[in-house]
Amino acid sequence: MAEPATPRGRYRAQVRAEIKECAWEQIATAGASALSLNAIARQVGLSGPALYRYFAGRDELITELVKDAYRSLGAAFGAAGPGAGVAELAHVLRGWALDDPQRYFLVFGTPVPGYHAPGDVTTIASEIMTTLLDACTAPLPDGPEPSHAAPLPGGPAPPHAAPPAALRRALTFWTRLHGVLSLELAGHFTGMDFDPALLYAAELDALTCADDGRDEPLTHR
Amino acid sequence: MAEPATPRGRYRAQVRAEIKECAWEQIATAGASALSLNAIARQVGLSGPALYRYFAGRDELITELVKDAYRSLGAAFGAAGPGAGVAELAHVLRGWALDDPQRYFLVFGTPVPGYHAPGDVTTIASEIMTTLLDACTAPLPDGPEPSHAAPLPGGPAPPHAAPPAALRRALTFWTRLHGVLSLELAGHFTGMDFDPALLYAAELDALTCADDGRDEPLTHR
DNA sequence: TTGCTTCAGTTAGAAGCTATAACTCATGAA
DNA sequence: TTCATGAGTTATAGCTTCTAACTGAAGCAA
Repeated sequence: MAEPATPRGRYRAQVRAEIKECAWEQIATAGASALSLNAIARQVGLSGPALYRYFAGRDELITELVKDAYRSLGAAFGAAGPGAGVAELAHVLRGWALDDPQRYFLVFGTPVPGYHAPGDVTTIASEIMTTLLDACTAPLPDGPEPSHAAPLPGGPAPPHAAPPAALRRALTFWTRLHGVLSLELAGHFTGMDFDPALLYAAELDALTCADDGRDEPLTHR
Repeated sequence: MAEPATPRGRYRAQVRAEIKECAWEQIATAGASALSLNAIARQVGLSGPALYRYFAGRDELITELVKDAYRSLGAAFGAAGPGAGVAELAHVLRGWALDDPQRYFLVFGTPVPGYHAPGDVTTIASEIMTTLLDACTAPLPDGPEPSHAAPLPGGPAPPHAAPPAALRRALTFWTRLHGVLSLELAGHFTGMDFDPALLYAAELDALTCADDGRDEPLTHR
């Protein structure tokens, strides 16, 4: 990042982008754990250790991909408009996840035990959280404020400056939709014949309507 | 499995168990993706290719570990008693997950794209689903049946012979608790100071009470 | 234009991994 | 006692990440 505008800088940036492109292809087909620097180098036309001119190693490449994935999700959220509601965000999230399941898992899936995300990615992640919090801070279109706006007793002051009620809403938004999405993308619903999209929509309804929505039959929508 | 009662059979079974023991240690510390057959062999006192006398390869070993993990969860559910309610099961699930997060991820985490679970594990998995369905079929202790008992329109007949309402309940039980658990275990809540256990308990409340429970402040319980 | 520095890319190689092949030798059964 | 089975070995192929040392070209300055 921050390549200078010199010819060499432009070249570097382009090759870096090309490498990441190939990496994404590999991840989409075989998952992040099967990502091979040698295979990427072969495909780009470089020979092995040349990749280390562009990335310090496999970890740095993956970190860069994680950051790109976060940025991609942030951009998708941003494209929904600054005043997007939770329903829009939920729709965007599902589309983003289904568009490249392995990218979703790269961000929200099983973490590598030793790996600690650098400050960069937590920054980007908190930006996404901010978008979500904004949507959750906006009052619901219908009726009075739902009662799940109670503050979180876990700490004296939440890290984000959002109302505790919005944080609570954002949290359940995140966990419930991730619960459906991750199990769906992992294939845990195959065999049980129902449409995960309906379950997702039902959970979204439960999130947005004052009454839970769990009582609604899945035939809705 | 199905080792004969001969001396050699007993020895084989014991070495197999010892290998799996070491594998679990490795997984607990470094995750399943970092599992190394050579390292296991070294630790067991065998030298490299000797492991292939006991497991056809890395994949078969991991498959066996996945089956063991499923069996472990099934046993934990079973130990809660045949008439255990969803609250008990939720408590057992959380304890099982926190006891060995990597084991949880091995079962419910990011799948290997090429890998397809053999019939064995789906059988064991459906047994667990049956336990959960039993708990969800039992009527709620308080008040009338919640309205989320509506059937799933996704298919003509559900694969399990359970009432569609119970299946619906079991599904949201699974997705909501997995949503909290997986994000917690993956460390996505670190930094935001609140107690994931409270969020888990709140989601469980929402699952068991007729009113959603989302309106309850997290200070409960 | 000449010269020099920087850097992209190369080959060679170390250390690790999964997995196979071929061999030795002890165990267990006839 | 004979003999087949099989547990464990070393050697090896082929893959991986990553380091070291070298080559040669691109870009900059005098």
